[in-house]
Amino acid sequence: MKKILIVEDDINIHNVIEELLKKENYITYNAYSGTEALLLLEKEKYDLIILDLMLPAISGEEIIKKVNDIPIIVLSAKISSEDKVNCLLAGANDYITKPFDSKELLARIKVQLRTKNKSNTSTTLKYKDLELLPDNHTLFLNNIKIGLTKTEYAILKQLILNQPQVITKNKLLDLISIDTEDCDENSLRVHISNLRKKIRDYTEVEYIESIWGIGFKIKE
Amino acid sequence: MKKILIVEDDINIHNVIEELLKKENYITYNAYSGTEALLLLEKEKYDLIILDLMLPAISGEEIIKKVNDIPIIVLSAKISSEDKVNCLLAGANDYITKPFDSKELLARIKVQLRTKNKSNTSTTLKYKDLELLPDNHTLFLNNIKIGLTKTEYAILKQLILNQPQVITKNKLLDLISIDTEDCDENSLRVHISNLRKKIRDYTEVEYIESIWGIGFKIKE
DNA sequence: CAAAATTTTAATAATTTCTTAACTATTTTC
DNA sequence: GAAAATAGTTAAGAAATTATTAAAATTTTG
Repeated sequence: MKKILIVEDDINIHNVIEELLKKENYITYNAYSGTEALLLLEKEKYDLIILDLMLPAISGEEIIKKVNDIPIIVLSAKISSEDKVNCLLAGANDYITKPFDSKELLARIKVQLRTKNKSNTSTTLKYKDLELLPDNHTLFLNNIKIGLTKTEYAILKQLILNQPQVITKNKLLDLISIDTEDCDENSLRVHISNLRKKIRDYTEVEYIESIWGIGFKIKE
Repeated sequence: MKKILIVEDDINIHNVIEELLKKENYITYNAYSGTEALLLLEKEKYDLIILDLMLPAISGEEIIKKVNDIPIIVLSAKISSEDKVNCLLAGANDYITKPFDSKELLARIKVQLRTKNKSNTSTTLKYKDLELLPDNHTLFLNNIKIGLTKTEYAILKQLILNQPQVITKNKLLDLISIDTEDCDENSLRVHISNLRKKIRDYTEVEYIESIWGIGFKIKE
């Protein structure tokens, strides 16, 4: 049973999509604005997001930047190549223009659920001796349990997800902003310091590396 | 460096795609029929397939069914919803209709390569044994990792980008001024000296050549 | 609602990088 | 070949970035 979040302010289009998905036995969740979408994203884990771009308050583009681990299909009236390219490069997985064909939408949804199956967020994240459990915000280090706070968990998760790449501080702040509203660069440094200290209590190995002037990454 | 197999019988379209991909530093492989594609698929492992549907002998649809573990972008003149749905459900990851927009194709290629293996959204710069990774400001010299500072990275990047041309000191200062505000000629000399020393620690080869009275270039 | 846990703020310390400047080396010009 | 101009090296301290710490503010929990 796959959970799909529909983010669309036009109530008619929203209902059409919702019905379509329910017929296919997907579990649907409904957001009618960008802000509502962000709230729902905090609460639950979804397998896919169907996202309109022109939303009240927070735009779809901003949501794309904040989501990292859930496939996104943009469904927009904006038909320009520029809009498509921007969204796809920002992190969207597919872009469908309105008016859309129901069968094509369903097929493209299946593609996303099929290909993204392997790297699902509900499963535990692993890297070397680190094992991150999504449910209760705990980190296992060589089977030693380390309790993390919500923010610490969010940071470590993004670092592991993006491994071996470096994440810039701004990007990282973007990605964790779903969980933590007003965390700035200074605050981020404190969280990372605390995270390192917690890990340091159990091992000599340094897992988080600072890249001077850029951001952070998981040490190889 | 990603390997992309282009399967397209129309020689003009084929060439357009090939050029486009080569400009983006992808390694391209060319098949002009379905049977040729199958032969190439046996020989080598590709990161992505760009597939036309209407091919002589074996159709694109049949190829989709035979490929399992390589992402496929269908590029077809067939615009019907039915064709799209069939291909996507059969295993294709994306479907673009002709005539296509170059930038959109490139963006959708990046999406496929990104989801497959989360790395390499930005391209690495290469020259001879030098390999410059944009993300973490590191230089690889024969696979030996050399950490560069932001300014050193900026300088080397410009030198490699403009290779084999000579860059005047003023031009170089201009080009790196985004990253370094108040770097003058003297300071530049120091940076280049430090850069040379870092490289000298690992190899006898001199990579940066001074052109007396003018500026610098990468040695051929 | 009070205690506990978490997050942010802010001040200080530590580290890295950059520039300055003095000195040395090389090339060009006369 | 000497003087002048340009280039290279080095070290010190200035500037910028990152790390740590503790206390205040906020949120969560019982």
